[in-house]
Amino acid sequence: MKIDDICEIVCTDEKAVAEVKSKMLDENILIILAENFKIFGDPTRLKILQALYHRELCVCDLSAALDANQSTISHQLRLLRGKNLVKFRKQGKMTYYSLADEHVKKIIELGVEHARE
Amino acid sequence: MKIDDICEIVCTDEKAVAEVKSKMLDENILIILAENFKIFGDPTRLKILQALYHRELCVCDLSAALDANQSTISHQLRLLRGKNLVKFRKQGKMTYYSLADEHVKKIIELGVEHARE
DNA sequence: TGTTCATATGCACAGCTATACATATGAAAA
DNA sequence: TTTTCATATGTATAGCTGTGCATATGAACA
Repeated sequence: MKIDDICEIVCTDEKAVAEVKSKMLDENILIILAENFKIFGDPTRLKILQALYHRELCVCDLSAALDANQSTISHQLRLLRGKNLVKFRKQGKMTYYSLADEHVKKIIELGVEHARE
Repeated sequence: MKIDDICEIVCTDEKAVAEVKSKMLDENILIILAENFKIFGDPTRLKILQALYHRELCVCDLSAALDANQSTISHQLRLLRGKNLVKFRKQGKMTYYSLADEHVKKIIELGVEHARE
């Protein structure tokens, strides 16, 4: 049963469509990819990452540096942790956060470079 | 008047905070940066970009290749156009879209590479 | 001019997200 | 043990976003 027979658009270059379809990445990979990009798509998270780019910081220092609510920072740090973009170590009552790896640094650098155009 | 005197957290390493603050990117740049990343943070837009990665396509071909509503595709293409991630040429009734430049390709490649880890 | 058809867009809405308040947790110090 | 304090998290909510329907636009053609 061809859905196309009922209500589909007819201008389609079927060869082109088939070719592109065969080359497209798997749906699941694209969803993961989108989720990753989405994490960078928020100013607060970006500020956190950018602050940690320079040095390790505890939550309250981040809160002060970004002039943001402690709860807000904590919530966003949880998301960043969930995506393995930051790592942390506990020392007494404090928790010190830092960037997970060089990969994260590179993405920030690339983005900044692009935004400056 | 120091807001800090009223309700602020006291654990702050003032030197660290000042140092980071001085190195932080401008607020406006960070917002633009976040907006750019956000565009890549949606599966449909990513699919469109990924499809165009391989070849120029008209709207209805994109619609067929992604198995998505024509309206949805058009709406997302508008956003992509707004961020100069795609370019287009009109030919009769059709509109052919393609990736704006090599930069877009590179970001997709980098993202895919990272998602595959 | 009128019709057809590809694309664009106004609008409504469901689902999501970032934020902040209140509170819990858990470590250190009293 | 009790208090203090940094951090985490449950919850509520305002604002945003992606989608699809209905319709507008505008080009080709009859």
